[in-house]
Amino acid sequence: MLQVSVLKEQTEAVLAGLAKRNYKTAEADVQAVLALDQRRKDLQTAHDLSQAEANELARQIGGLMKAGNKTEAEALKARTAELKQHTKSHAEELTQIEYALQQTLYKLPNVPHSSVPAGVSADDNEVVREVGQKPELPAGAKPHWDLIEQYDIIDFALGNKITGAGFPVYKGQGARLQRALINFFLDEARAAGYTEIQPPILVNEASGYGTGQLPDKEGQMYHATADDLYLIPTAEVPITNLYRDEIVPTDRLPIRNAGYTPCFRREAGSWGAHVRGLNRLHQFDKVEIVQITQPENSYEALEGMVAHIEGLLQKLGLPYRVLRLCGGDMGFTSALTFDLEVWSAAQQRWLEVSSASNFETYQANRLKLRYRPEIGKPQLLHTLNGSALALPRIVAALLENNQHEDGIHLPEVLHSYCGFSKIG
RNA sequence: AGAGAGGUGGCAGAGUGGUCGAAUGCGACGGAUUCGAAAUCCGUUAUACCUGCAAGGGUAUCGGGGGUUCGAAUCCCCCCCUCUCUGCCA
Repeated sequence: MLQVSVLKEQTEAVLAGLAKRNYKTAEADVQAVLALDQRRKDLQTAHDLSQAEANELARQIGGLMKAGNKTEAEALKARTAELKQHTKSHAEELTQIEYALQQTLYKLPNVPHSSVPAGVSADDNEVVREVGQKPELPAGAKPHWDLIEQYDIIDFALGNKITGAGFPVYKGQGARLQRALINFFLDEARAAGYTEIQPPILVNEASGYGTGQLPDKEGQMYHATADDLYLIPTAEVPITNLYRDEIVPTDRLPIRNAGYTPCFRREAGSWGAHVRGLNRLHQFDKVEIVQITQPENSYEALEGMVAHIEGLLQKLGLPYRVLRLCGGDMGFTSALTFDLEVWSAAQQRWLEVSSASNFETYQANRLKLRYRPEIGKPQLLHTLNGSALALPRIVAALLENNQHEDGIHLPEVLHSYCGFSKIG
């Protein structure tokens, strides 16, 4: 969430930024935060004063009791009863105000970076670059949902039977391809300096708040209510929350972690056209890279992450493009996001396979994730993450783009990982 | 899952109602000593919030929440976690 100090000191800049997101009630919300914060301070001062007096009285009473002066002690107790009333009502209002302040802050999305274009939808995203040749497919080329049936490598009907829609079963070469991609992505991440992490895939409520999935996307996560745990929608959640409530020693920065996890998304209300086959699932595999950096290095880090992801796509021989998301299409918590999309030749459309974002201090503020600068108090760090990569759409593009008469020709780099070079 | 023990500052570890944000030790930092270092000695050593130009002052924090009390690390209740034993189990 945004810092009150920033809202206060840079009000105009914040409002201008939120306008790029078409966030309608920015003015009112920011004013509400400032008013609530002022009220909070006044109450805090009043509360501290009466508390200080109460502490002093208690000390005096203690002294009198020790001296055996019961009568005077009783006299002072009368005053403390009165003070208690004040303290209690201050404390109650303070709790209310702090709650209201918190709720208002939760409503405010992150302020976009200056390079974020204005816009309302995905149509307004800026194409930064397009790389690679779109393949010419032979006549009769099939979309991936037909190919997976033809080669019997992914089975939606079986998933339907044992779980439900959106939970495919990978079989034979399909399963081996999944495992190969995960290993390939993890090895590449390690080579690029990321530490491999294998986190839990269920997280508690505090973690959901830490990275911003809660309260914003409550309905998007699967919730195991018996234990009040959430199935992660991305490894970002556990891997970033590793550092919740930490003051990270400077010599350990930047933190660069990578992890493979299955990801679970309810995708409530988002089914419709264009979600056939592997395009949208409730459970999918993803390797995620996460960085935590000092503020001055975060944008350089973001560039590095995008470059890493592009390297993966190039090695896989997939044509892709890089988008700079506009204010209207960006995630709630992000300051700047690059999406990477691969060309799916049979569907004749771009598929998002990665999203790399800098959250600046938005998550760190909730996480209380800080470092100790050379001089002064602990400061918030910047958090970043990116998919490197999400598997299903990569598989869709690999299948469609590489289909031949005699089967699917896999890119060279996967041969040793798969143990075969061709599907079919 | 059942029984028992326990959760205190960066770590170890005292503290069972009164001036305790907390002894002591270790570590870390600054200084003295030294040619330099070790050893020794002196000092400092958390976080958040309020207030103040600052120096400083105040409040809160001893797993989390609530309660008793003039006063709670200490007593009571609920929850979470850790350890030991038993059970179960990949």
